[in-house]
Amino acid sequence: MEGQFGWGREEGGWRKGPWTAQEDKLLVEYVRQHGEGRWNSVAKLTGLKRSGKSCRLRWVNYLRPDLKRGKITPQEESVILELHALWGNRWSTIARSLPGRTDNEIKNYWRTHFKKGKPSKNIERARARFLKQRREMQSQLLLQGQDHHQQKEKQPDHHHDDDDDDDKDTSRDREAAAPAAVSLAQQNEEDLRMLQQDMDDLLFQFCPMASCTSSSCLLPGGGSCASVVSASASEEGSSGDHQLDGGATWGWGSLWNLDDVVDDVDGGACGWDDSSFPLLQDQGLAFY
DNA sequence: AAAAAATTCAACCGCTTATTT
DNA sequence: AAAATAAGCGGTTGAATTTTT
Repeated sequence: MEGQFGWGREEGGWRKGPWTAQEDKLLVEYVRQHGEGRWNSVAKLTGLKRSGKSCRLRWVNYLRPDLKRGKITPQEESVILELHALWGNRWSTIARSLPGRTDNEIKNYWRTHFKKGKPSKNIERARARFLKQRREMQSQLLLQGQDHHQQKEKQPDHHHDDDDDDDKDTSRDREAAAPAAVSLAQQNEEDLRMLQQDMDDLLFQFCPMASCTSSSCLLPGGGSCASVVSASASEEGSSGDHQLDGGATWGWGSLWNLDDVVDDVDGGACGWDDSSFPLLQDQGLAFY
Protein backbone atom coordinates (compact mmCIF):
# COMPACT_ATOMS: atom_id res chain seq x y z
CA MET A 1 0.00 0.00 0.00
CA GLU A 2 2.83 2.32 0.31
CA GLY A 3 4.85 2.69 -2.78
CA GLN A 4 2.05 2.43 -5.22
CA PHE A 5 2.72 5.81 -6.63
CA GLY A 6 5.90 6.68 -8.30
CA TRP A 7 6.37 8.86 -5.36
CA GLY A 8 5.68 8.00 -1.84
CA ARG A 9 8.93 6.24 -1.97
CA GLU A 10 11.81 6.11 0.26
CA GLU A 11 14.66 8.43 -0.35
CA GLY A 12 17.69 8.70 1.77
CA GLY A 13 15.94 6.68 4.40
CA TRP A 14 12.93 8.92 4.68
CA ARG A 15 9.57 8.30 3.21
CA LYS A 16 8.16 11.05 1.10
CA GLY A 17 4.95 11.92 -0.59
CA PRO A 18 1.39 11.60 0.62
CA TRP A 19 0.81 10.45 4.13
CA THR A 20 -1.11 7.32 4.88
CA ALA A 21 -3.72 7.02 7.58
CA GLN A 22 -1.41 4.86 9.61
CA GLU A 23 1.33 7.41 9.46
CA ASP A 24 -1.07 10.07 10.55
CA LYS A 25 -2.10 7.95 13.45
CA LEU A 26 1.44 7.50 14.58
CA LEU A 27 2.11 11.19 14.40
CA VAL A 28 -1.06 12.14 16.20
CA GLU A 29 -0.28 9.68 18.93
CA TYR A 30 3.20 11.04 19.26
CA VAL A 31 1.96 14.58 19.65
CA ARG A 32 -0.59 13.48 22.15
CA GLN A 33 2.09 11.99 24.29
CA HIS A 34 4.91 14.41 23.77
CA GLY A 35 3.37 17.60 22.56
CA GLU A 36 4.34 19.61 19.55
CA GLY A 37 7.94 20.09 18.74
CA ARG A 38 11.02 17.92 18.80
CA TRP A 39 9.95 16.68 15.45
CA ASN A 40 13.10 14.83 14.80
CA SER A 41 12.43 12.41 17.59
CA VAL A 42 9.20 11.32 16.03
CA ALA A 43 11.05 8.89 13.85
CA LYS A 44 13.11 7.59 16.73
CA LEU A 45 10.24 7.10 19.09
CA THR A 46 7.55 5.90 16.76
CA GLY A 47 9.41 4.26 13.97
CA LEU A 48 7.74 6.53 11.50
CA LYS A 49 9.97 6.89 8.49
CA ARG A 50 9.48 10.59 8.06
CA SER A 51 11.88 13.43 8.55
CA GLY A 52 11.20 15.89 11.30
CA LYS A 53 10.50 18.50 8.75
CA SER A 54 7.91 16.38 7.08
CA CYS A 55 6.29 15.55 10.41
CA ARG A 56 6.05 19.14 11.42
CA LEU A 57 4.55 20.09 8.11
CA ARG A 58 1.98 17.36 8.27
CA TRP A 59 0.98 18.31 11.76
CA VAL A 60 0.86 22.01 11.22
CA ASN A 61 -0.95 21.94 7.92
CA TYR A 62 -3.21 18.99 8.29
CA LEU A 63 -3.38 17.13 11.57
CA ARG A 64 -3.59 19.96 14.05
CA PRO A 65 -6.96 19.67 15.73
CA ASP A 66 -7.65 23.35 15.71
CA LEU A 67 -7.63 23.52 11.97
CA LYS A 68 -10.72 24.74 10.30
CA ARG A 69 -11.67 22.48 7.46
CA GLY A 70 -13.80 23.57 4.64
CA LYS A 71 -13.89 26.41 2.25
CA ILE A 72 -12.64 29.87 2.91
CA THR A 73 -15.60 32.03 3.78
CA PRO A 74 -16.25 35.37 2.13
CA GLN A 75 -15.31 37.07 5.37
CA GLU A 76 -12.05 35.23 5.50
CA GLU A 77 -11.44 36.04 1.91
CA SER A 78 -11.84 39.70 2.59
CA VAL A 79 -9.46 39.54 5.46
CA ILE A 80 -6.94 37.81 3.28
CA LEU A 81 -7.29 40.46 0.66
CA GLU A 82 -6.94 43.28 3.10
CA LEU A 83 -4.00 41.86 4.90
CA HIS A 84 -2.26 40.91 1.74
CA ALA A 85 -2.69 44.42 0.52
CA LEU A 86 -1.10 45.56 3.69
CA TRP A 87 1.70 43.08 4.05
CA GLY A 88 2.27 41.39 0.76
CA ASN A 89 3.22 37.76 0.71
CA ARG A 90 3.83 37.38 4.37
CA TRP A 91 1.55 34.40 4.55
CA SER A 92 2.29 33.31 8.03
CA THR A 93 1.64 36.78 9.31
CA ILE A 94 -1.65 36.87 7.52
CA ALA A 95 -2.51 33.44 8.79
CA ARG A 96 -2.27 34.64 12.37
CA SER A 97 -5.36 36.65 11.81
CA LEU A 98 -7.28 33.70 10.52
CA PRO A 99 -7.65 31.12 13.24
CA GLY A 100 -7.70 27.62 11.93
CA ARG A 101 -6.17 28.52 8.61
CA THR A 102 -2.63 27.78 7.68
CA ASP A 103 -0.20 29.93 5.81
CA ASN A 104 -0.06 27.26 3.16
CA GLU A 105 -3.77 27.32 2.72
CA ILE A 106 -3.91 31.05 2.46
CA LYS A 107 -1.05 31.12 0.05
CA ASN A 108 -2.74 28.56 -2.15
CA TYR A 109 -5.98 30.40 -1.96
CA TRP A 110 -4.44 33.64 -2.96
CA ARG A 111 -2.59 32.17 -5.87
CA THR A 112 -5.50 30.31 -7.26
CA HIS A 113 -8.00 33.09 -6.82
CA PHE A 114 -6.19 36.34 -7.17
CA LYS A 115 -2.78 35.89 -8.57
CA LYS A 116 -3.68 36.24 -12.15
CA GLY A 117 -6.26 38.97 -12.42
CA LYS A 118 -8.97 36.62 -11.50
CA PRO A 119 -12.48 37.09 -10.29
CA SER A 120 -12.54 40.80 -10.25
CA LYS A 121 -15.85 40.68 -8.53
CA ASN A 122 -14.33 39.49 -5.35
CA ILE A 123 -11.42 41.74 -5.69
CA GLU A 124 -13.56 44.73 -6.26
CA ARG A 125 -15.72 43.95 -3.33
CA ALA A 126 -12.82 43.57 -1.02
CA ARG A 127 -11.10 46.57 -2.41
CA ALA A 128 -14.14 48.70 -1.87
CA ARG A 129 -14.27 47.72 1.74
CA PHE A 130 -10.61 48.21 2.14
CA LEU A 131 -10.78 51.69 0.74
CA LYS A 132 -13.74 52.53 2.86
CA GLN A 133 -11.88 51.58 5.94
CA ARG A 134 -9.00 53.70 4.92
CA ARG A 135 -11.27 56.62 4.45
CA GLU A 136 -12.66 56.15 7.89
CA MET A 137 -9.28 56.02 9.40
CA GLN A 138 -8.23 59.04 7.54
CA SER A 139 -11.04 61.17 8.78
CA GLN A 140 -10.33 59.97 12.22
CA LEU A 141 -6.78 60.99 11.79
CA LEU A 142 -7.80 64.34 10.54
CA LEU A 143 -9.83 64.94 13.61
CA GLN A 144 -7.29 63.81 16.05
CA GLY A 145 -4.16 64.99 14.48
CA GLN A 146 -5.05 68.44 13.36
CA ASP A 147 -2.59 70.34 15.42
CA HIS A 148 -0.08 67.78 14.52
CA HIS A 149 0.74 68.91 11.08
CA GLN A 150 -1.03 70.17 8.08
CA GLN A 151 -3.05 67.44 6.63
CA LYS A 152 -2.76 67.21 2.96
CA GLU A 153 -6.15 67.13 1.47
CA LYS A 154 -6.31 64.32 -0.83
CA GLN A 155 -9.37 62.46 -1.74
CA PRO A 156 -9.50 58.79 -1.96
CA ASP A 157 -9.87 58.93 -5.62
CA HIS A 158 -7.23 57.02 -7.46
CA HIS A 159 -8.67 54.32 -9.49
CA HIS A 160 -7.20 52.26 -11.97
CA ASP A 161 -8.94 49.31 -12.91
CA ASP A 162 -6.56 46.72 -13.72
CA ASP A 163 -5.41 44.00 -11.62
CA ASP A 164 -3.02 43.60 -8.99
CA ASP A 165 -1.08 40.95 -10.50
CA ASP A 166 1.80 40.93 -8.32
CA ASP A 167 4.55 38.84 -7.48
CA LYS A 168 7.92 38.85 -8.70
CA ASP A 169 7.88 40.08 -5.24
CA THR A 170 10.12 37.20 -4.75
CA SER A 171 10.99 38.82 -1.57
CA ARG A 172 14.39 37.51 -1.12
CA ASP A 173 15.02 40.69 0.71
CA ARG A 174 12.28 41.06 3.14
CA GLU A 175 13.06 44.49 4.31
CA ALA A 176 12.60 46.01 0.95
CA ALA A 177 9.41 44.11 0.51
CA ALA A 178 7.39 46.57 2.43
CA PRO A 179 4.03 45.71 3.75
CA ALA A 180 2.23 47.19 0.84
CA ALA A 181 4.67 46.01 -1.67
CA VAL A 182 2.51 44.26 -4.14
CA SER A 183 -0.91 43.33 -5.22
CA LEU A 184 -3.91 45.43 -5.05
CA ALA A 185 -2.29 48.02 -2.92
CA GLN A 186 0.16 48.71 -5.61
CA GLN A 187 -1.86 51.27 -7.36
CA ASN A 188 -2.67 52.88 -4.11
CA GLU A 189 0.76 52.57 -2.86
CA GLU A 190 1.36 56.22 -2.59
CA ASP A 191 -1.83 56.81 -0.70
CA LEU A 192 -1.16 53.96 1.57
CA ARG A 193 2.27 55.20 2.34
CA MET A 194 0.95 58.56 3.28
CA LEU A 195 -1.67 57.02 5.42
CA GLN A 196 0.83 54.93 7.18
CA GLN A 197 3.03 57.89 7.75
CA ASP A 198 0.13 59.58 9.38
CA MET A 199 -0.61 56.60 11.46
CA ASP A 200 2.94 56.58 12.51
CA ASP A 201 2.88 60.20 13.49
CA LEU A 202 -0.31 59.83 15.34
CA LEU A 203 0.86 56.83 17.16
CA PHE A 204 3.90 58.55 18.41
CA GLN A 205 1.87 61.44 19.46
CA PHE A 206 -0.36 59.35 21.61
CA CYS A 207 1.61 56.28 22.31
CA PRO A 208 5.21 57.21 22.42
CA MET A 209 7.40 54.29 22.08
CA ALA A 210 5.25 51.26 21.85
CA SER A 211 3.63 51.92 25.13
CA CYS A 212 0.45 51.27 23.31
CA THR A 213 -0.20 47.96 24.87
CA SER A 214 -3.66 48.59 26.07
CA SER A 215 -5.97 45.75 25.48
CA SER A 216 -7.77 47.56 22.76
CA CYS A 217 -4.63 47.55 20.73
CA LEU A 218 -3.50 44.08 21.43
CA LEU A 219 -3.63 41.20 19.17
CA PRO A 220 -3.91 37.57 19.84
CA GLY A 221 -0.21 37.29 19.42
CA GLY A 222 0.45 39.83 22.07
CA GLY A 223 1.73 42.59 19.89
CA SER A 224 0.41 46.05 19.65
CA CYS A 225 -0.71 48.28 16.91
CA ALA A 226 2.63 49.92 17.20
CA SER A 227 4.08 46.98 15.46
CA VAL A 228 2.39 47.52 12.22
CA VAL A 229 2.97 51.17 12.15
CA SER A 230 6.56 51.09 13.03
CA ALA A 231 7.21 48.29 10.66
CA SER A 232 5.65 50.09 7.82
CA ALA A 233 7.40 53.23 8.75
CA SER A 234 10.72 51.62 8.28
CA GLU A 235 9.68 50.59 4.87
CA GLU A 236 10.77 53.54 2.86
CA GLY A 237 13.60 54.87 4.83
CA SER A 238 15.44 51.71 4.44
CA SER A 239 18.54 53.46 5.53
CA GLY A 240 18.01 52.53 8.92
CA ASP A 241 18.61 49.59 10.96
CA HIS A 242 15.73 47.96 12.57
CA GLN A 243 14.81 46.39 9.36
CA LEU A 244 11.76 44.33 9.52
CA ASP A 245 13.61 41.20 9.44
CA GLY A 246 12.44 37.90 8.30
CA GLY A 247 8.99 36.67 7.96
CA ALA A 248 7.11 36.42 11.12
CA THR A 249 9.73 37.92 13.24
CA TRP A 250 9.13 41.49 12.53
CA GLY A 251 6.55 43.19 14.53
CA TRP A 252 4.88 41.65 17.45
CA GLY A 253 6.24 38.82 19.31
CA SER A 254 9.85 39.53 19.18
CA LEU A 255 10.04 43.17 18.49
CA TRP A 256 7.42 44.45 20.82
CA ASN A 257 7.32 41.66 23.18
CA LEU A 258 5.40 42.41 26.28
CA ASP A 259 8.34 41.38 28.32
CA ASP A 260 10.11 44.46 27.22
CA VAL A 261 7.29 46.83 27.66
CA VAL A 262 5.84 48.24 30.74
CA ASP A 263 2.22 47.58 30.43
CA ASP A 264 0.86 49.94 32.97
CA VAL A 265 -0.57 52.17 30.37
CA ASP A 266 -4.17 52.68 31.05
CA GLY A 267 -6.88 52.14 28.58
CA GLY A 268 -6.51 52.54 24.91
CA ALA A 269 -4.70 55.69 24.28
CA CYS A 270 -4.31 54.65 20.74
CA GLY A 271 -5.88 56.58 17.98
CA TRP A 272 -7.83 53.65 16.78
CA ASP A 273 -9.00 50.35 17.96
CA ASP A 274 -10.69 47.24 16.80
CA SER A 275 -13.55 49.16 15.36
CA SER A 276 -11.25 50.63 12.81
CA PHE A 277 -11.16 47.29 11.19
CA PRO A 278 -14.68 46.03 10.91
CA LEU A 279 -13.76 42.98 9.00
CA LEU A 280 -11.29 41.76 11.49
CA GLN A 281 -13.73 42.55 14.16
CA ASP A 282 -16.34 40.48 12.48
CA GLN A 283 -13.98 37.65 12.73
CA GLY A 284 -13.62 38.20 16.41
CA LEU A 285 -10.15 39.42 15.81
CA ALA A 286 -8.24 42.43 16.82
CA PHE A 287 -6.21 44.66 14.69
CA TYR A 288 -2.58 44.45 15.44
C1' DA B 1 -17.27 9.75 -24.77
C1' DA B 2 -12.75 10.81 -24.40
C1' DA B 3 -8.94 13.58 -24.56
C1' DA B 4 -6.85 17.78 -23.38
C1' DA B 5 -6.46 21.70 -20.55
C1' DA B 6 -6.97 23.93 -16.26
C1' DT B 7 -7.26 23.98 -11.33
C1' DT B 8 -6.36 22.53 -6.70
C1' DC B 9 -3.69 21.72 -2.82
C1' DA B 10 -0.55 18.63 -0.08
C1' DA B 11 4.01 18.25 0.23
C1' DC B 12 8.49 19.34 -1.22
C1' DC B 13 12.77 22.43 -1.50
C1' DG B 14 16.06 25.86 -0.26
C1' DC B 15 16.95 29.43 2.66
C1' DT B 16 16.77 32.11 7.05
C1' DT B 17 16.23 32.48 11.86
C1' DA B 18 16.12 30.54 16.43
C1' DT B 19 17.55 27.32 19.80
C1' DT B 20 20.45 23.96 21.71
C1' DT B 21 24.81 21.75 22.59
C1' DA C 1 31.54 31.83 21.24
C1' DA C 2 30.89 28.81 17.78
C1' DA C 3 29.01 25.01 15.62
C1' DA C 4 25.19 22.01 15.04
C1' DT C 5 20.51 21.11 14.98
C1' DA C 6 15.69 22.41 14.81
C1' DA C 7 11.94 25.32 13.51
C1' DG C 8 9.81 28.37 10.44
C1' DC C 9 8.96 30.74 6.07
C1' DG C 10 7.80 31.44 1.25
C1' DG C 11 8.15 29.65 -3.42
C1' DT C 12 7.44 25.76 -6.36
C1' DT C 13 6.01 21.20 -7.91
C1' DG C 14 3.17 17.70 -9.66
C1' DA C 15 -0.50 13.95 -8.86
C1' DA C 16 -5.27 13.95 -8.54
C1' DT C 17 -9.35 16.00 -9.72
C1' DT C 18 -12.39 18.93 -12.31
C1' DT C 19 -13.70 21.48 -16.29
C1' DT C 20 -13.64 22.41 -21.02
C1' DT C 21 -13.32 21.22 -25.77
